Amino acid sequence: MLDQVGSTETIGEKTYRRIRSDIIFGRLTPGQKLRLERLSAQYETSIATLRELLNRLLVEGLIVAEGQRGFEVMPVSPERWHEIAAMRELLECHALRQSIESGDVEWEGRVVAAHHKLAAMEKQLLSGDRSQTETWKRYDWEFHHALISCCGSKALLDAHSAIFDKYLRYQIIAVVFRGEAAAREHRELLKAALKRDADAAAAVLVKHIRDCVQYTLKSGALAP
Amino acid sequence: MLDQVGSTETIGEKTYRRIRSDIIFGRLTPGQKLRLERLSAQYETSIATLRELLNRLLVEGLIVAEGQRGFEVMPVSPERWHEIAAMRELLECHALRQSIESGDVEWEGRVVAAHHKLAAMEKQLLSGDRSQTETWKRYDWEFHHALISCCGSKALLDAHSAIFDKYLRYQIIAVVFRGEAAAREHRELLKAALKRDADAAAAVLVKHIRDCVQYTLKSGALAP
DNA sequence: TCAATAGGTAATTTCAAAAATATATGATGA
DNA sequence: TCATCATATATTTTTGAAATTACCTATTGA
Repeated sequence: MLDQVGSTETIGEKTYRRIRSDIIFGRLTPGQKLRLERLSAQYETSIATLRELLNRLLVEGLIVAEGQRGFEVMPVSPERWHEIAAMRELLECHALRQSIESGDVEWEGRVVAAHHKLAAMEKQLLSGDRSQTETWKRYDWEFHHALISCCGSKALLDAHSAIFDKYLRYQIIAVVFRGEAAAREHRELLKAALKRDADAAAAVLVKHIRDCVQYTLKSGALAP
Repeated sequence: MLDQVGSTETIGEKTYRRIRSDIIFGRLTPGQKLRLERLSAQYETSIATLRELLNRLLVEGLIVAEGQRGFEVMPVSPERWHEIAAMRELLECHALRQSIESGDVEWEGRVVAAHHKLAAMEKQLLSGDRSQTETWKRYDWEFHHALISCCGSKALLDAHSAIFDKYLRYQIIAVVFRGEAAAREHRELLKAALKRDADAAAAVLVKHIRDCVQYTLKSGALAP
């Protein structure tokens, strides 16, 4: 009766999600060489299957391939960080405006629910518990995604998801937790969205992103 | 001494470009099932190599994979066409404004040169010669790309290239040639860019894209 | 007549090994 | 000493075939 999501999933699919997550959460580090034999042993798959998913990550911009010299994890740099942040700003602000304009009560419910979960996690983080980074980041994504979910364009949502994950990788690498400031901005975002004040919401979002970039650059985690 | 671009290119790379081009130019039609054995014979490569490049096209959104039931060319629909056009509008307008602001004389030279080539091709098309569609479309891309080339963000340029090719596929499928109207808009775009009038340029670009969408939808080529 | 199931066929997915390419090592000559 | 070339090793790329999964057909039972 129920769809057993894992049952029909191929091992290529599973390994893809694993390696993708390992890159985003820094377990595979920027610039790291990805030797096929080593990956094959580590993830317990054949080289051909690995190459399939490596080609997917290549197009996503999470790894690079230099000629016939194999793959490596996409390096990080302050320039790239600025570009990714600017791209998120462009896509998310636009989607946010559209979504605020056409969101219904159902949408409001999703936004409120997502913020509730995120706020609870942020409270826990502020009390010193840093153990659940992945869950926290998932809630962060779910809130931002809920906000733009009524933008009306699947293409836009997909592009946003892709850039959000790259943005997330930089946050993880820099071990960013802006504490109360970020939590406040999330509250302001919620308030502006429910008031259907698109200009205010967009302004908060821009500040949210730019302050995060400044914060991480000051921390020096991206320095060579 | 010279880089022989084709010499070190793998057959996977070559086949990737071939199949990608076949999709964009409609030689592989929307919704068409891509049977591996058939492709293997047609493009003279092994199935494993094919699957690598098919996975790349998957992430690019040019093909779809449904469970363990193989690949097919991404179907087309009026909804998707609107989304792709809106995405191009968002990315290209933004990049255009940035580029007009920071472009130097070198940039102006590239823009003028690209327009010259495009205009020559458009003249040829207006005289009835429709034989060189691929070259025409390449010149069209080169002009639009030249305009935004000083936007300062490689990430933005990459995203634009990706969406432009998807946009192009719809144009090809609908056999669009708006003739003098499109040529005029290109001239206006050139003029506004050289005058550094970003607002005017963006306005022309928006009209350029929206008129093209309306034109193709009226033609009925995307109807089911 | 129809639904359900079993069996066979066709397709995709995965693997292990061969072929091609790149990198490292050492020998040669100026 | 240094650059150059040849050889050997390591790594990637490509292949053909085995394993798995989906699809089609026909048979059974109600």
